[in-house]
Amino acid sequence: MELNDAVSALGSLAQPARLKVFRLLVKTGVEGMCAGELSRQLDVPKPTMSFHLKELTNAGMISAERDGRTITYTIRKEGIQQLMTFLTEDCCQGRPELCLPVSDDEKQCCN
Amino acid sequence: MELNDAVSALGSLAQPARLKVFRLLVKTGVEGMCAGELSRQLDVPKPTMSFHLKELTNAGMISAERDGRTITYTIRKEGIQQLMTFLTEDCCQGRPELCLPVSDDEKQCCN
DNA sequence: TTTATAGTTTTAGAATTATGGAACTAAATG
DNA sequence: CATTTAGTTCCATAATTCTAAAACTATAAA
Repeated sequence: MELNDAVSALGSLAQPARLKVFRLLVKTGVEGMCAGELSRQLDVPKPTMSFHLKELTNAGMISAERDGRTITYTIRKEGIQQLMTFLTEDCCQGRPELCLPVSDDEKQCCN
Repeated sequence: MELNDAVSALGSLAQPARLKVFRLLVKTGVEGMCAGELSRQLDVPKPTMSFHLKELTNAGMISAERDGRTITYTIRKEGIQQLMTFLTEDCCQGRPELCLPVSDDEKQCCN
């Protein structure tokens, strides 16, 4: 990842409605949520939501899949991972996890 | 950390000059760097740099300390930590380090 | 106490981003 | 085929953010 990609990723998250979308999709995981449902749940008009979803998609933070006439959006895990790596690249000898509070028990991974 | 703080933190990083400042200050660690030096090294006019430094400071990503007539800026580690925690809150059972590539050897911490 | 240096604030214009109605496309249903 | 439903694109306006010259504040040095 290079600077401009990171700026675009950060910018895509730096807006209330979009950050809410992102966090909602983090929660729904692989299930994801369709555009209309996001629009309803976050009380954002459809064209506005569509605009925001496009921003997040272009920035590589979420991805879209059409099924019939609904389009389901899911979080794109590599997106946030790459961003976090970039932000902490030269911190803690390049191992940002050393900066974060880590509990040692039960290290099962959700990937 | 709540949504608006995160939006402000993300917004403060979502700009090329500011992201460069942030990364430069990550590298310089506790030493930090003064406003004029940042202005010179990144080739940004002083008033513009001052504006960007204020944004980053207000967002809690860096902090300022005056010594004589120079003001030295340093990274504020809690800022980026809190942001990363917020972004991955409900991912990986709230333990984002499980999503990141972790090497197990030598876990000395830089805090 | 003048002068130089480091940095900020003010300010006004430029550029970018956000909003949502209206019109559109695509798929499903009668 | 006509209609409904899901979603997007277009477009004009509004709002926010960025830029840097000019003027200002604070400290240090002559």
